[in-house]
Amino acid sequence: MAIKLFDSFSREIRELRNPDPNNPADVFSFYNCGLTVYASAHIGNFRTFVINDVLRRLLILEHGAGKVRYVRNLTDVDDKTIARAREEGRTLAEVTKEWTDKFHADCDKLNCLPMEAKFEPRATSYIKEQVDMIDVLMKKGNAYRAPDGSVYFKVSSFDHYGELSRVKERELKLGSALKTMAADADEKDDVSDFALWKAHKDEDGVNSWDSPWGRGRPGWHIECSAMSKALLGTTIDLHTGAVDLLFPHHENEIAQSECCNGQQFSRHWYHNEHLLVDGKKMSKSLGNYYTLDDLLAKGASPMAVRYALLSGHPRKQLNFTLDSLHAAESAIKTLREYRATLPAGTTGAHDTFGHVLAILQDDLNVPGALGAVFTLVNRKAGEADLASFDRVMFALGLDLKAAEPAKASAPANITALAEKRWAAKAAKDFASADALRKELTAAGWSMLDRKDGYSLEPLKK
RNA sequence: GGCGCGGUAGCCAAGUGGUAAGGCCGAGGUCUGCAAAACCUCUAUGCGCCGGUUCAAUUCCGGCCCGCGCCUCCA
Repeated sequence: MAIKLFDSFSREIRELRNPDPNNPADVFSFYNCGLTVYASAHIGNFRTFVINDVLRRLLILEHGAGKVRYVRNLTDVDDKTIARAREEGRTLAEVTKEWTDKFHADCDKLNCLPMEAKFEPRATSYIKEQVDMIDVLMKKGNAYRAPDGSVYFKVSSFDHYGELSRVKERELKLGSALKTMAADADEKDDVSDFALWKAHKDEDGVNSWDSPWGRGRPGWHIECSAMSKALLGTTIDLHTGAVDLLFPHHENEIAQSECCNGQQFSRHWYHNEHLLVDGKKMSKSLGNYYTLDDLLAKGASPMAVRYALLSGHPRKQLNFTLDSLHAAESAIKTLREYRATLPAGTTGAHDTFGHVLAILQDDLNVPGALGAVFTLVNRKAGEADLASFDRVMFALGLDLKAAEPAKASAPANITALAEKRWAAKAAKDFASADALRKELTAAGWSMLDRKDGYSLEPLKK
């Protein structure tokens, strides 16, 4: 069956295109706007990437890995990356490499399928392609060079501008309009026009490239248009990102690409909603700004973070709280223990969990799918089979093995106490055993008795 | 002001024109010397408010209130 997904352009749930299984060249092309690599990604970023990862996994299950081409870019040149490099007295490449590596490590921990290097393009590796596109836009009359050497896209030259975000129905709030006008109003013919190429400024330092319009660097939007075209072709099947990219980023991409190529840019658009923390958008001033490391430092497991990020419908704002991590941790534990009860080696003939995938395929209803999983889990193994369960866990990207809590090794003094208690218990000296348990508790350790031995775990706060 | 998303139990969160999935927490119980785990049971006459349509609305329509996001380089 086809995967259905809300389309931001038509504002209805539509089926995604099925690639032709008999034509090796026909792949499902999928572009996901990636991260600007100047600092650690935060969990709001990861909500988007985890959601896209689930979508990617569903497509792979449906069509096979070879039929899905997923591109996610890295923005490695912009005001923020350049500013960071200047502040730290390092090269742009050094800064962006550091944060790219960090991003990859975090994605790994969250069990996102790895990117193929060539499908994770960096803006600075595609300068030529961007210049070429701008060149076409200049020649077609969709762009103009401003006195300072910057090149702007002429919004009035594209009749369909604003159809994605309904920008024509919007009224700019005075404050926003003033802010824009203050920035580069002198250079632009119209406040709506946006930069394709930014003339070199002193702050840019060595981070500029030659172009027919003088030295400078690409504007933000053009990189996605150019890299999408280079790797996926002029018309792609799906373009995704979080809601904040809907306008102006994606609107501008459509304008550039369609004016340049004369073809539809993307058949389908999908935008997930934001993650909120404590009911508000994350911000450092509110103190509700979390990176993955922040949560791991609080004792969360990466899988719990992933689960928590998936616990709301992707098209609804999700309010993330530390409590939701605890809930996720417990839920994953239940899934892990349930999995252990399933007989190994089953064939999947029953496909007990098949309808869960169907729920996921219906507009990526992750919470609905999780509910359906637990409904079955509560019925116990029964007819359930491991292959079917694992397929759903794969789709959700929940690696239950990775979710095993790390066994902290107890220090020698704790081990000694535990040994004494185990001996006391064996001797049926329960008074001593209880006293020793209290000592262990006071020292922050919990002793878990089994028939044949015991284990020690640090007490959770 | 415009555009968009939403308001469902203590918290989180699906869903449906026919009488409310699921997770967490909590309570009771079974079982273990204790503790933990596991297992069983229970937890919204109610789905922001007010009208309307209907045999029937949380679900459709209208109005209102409230929260959040975006409004030109934020995932």
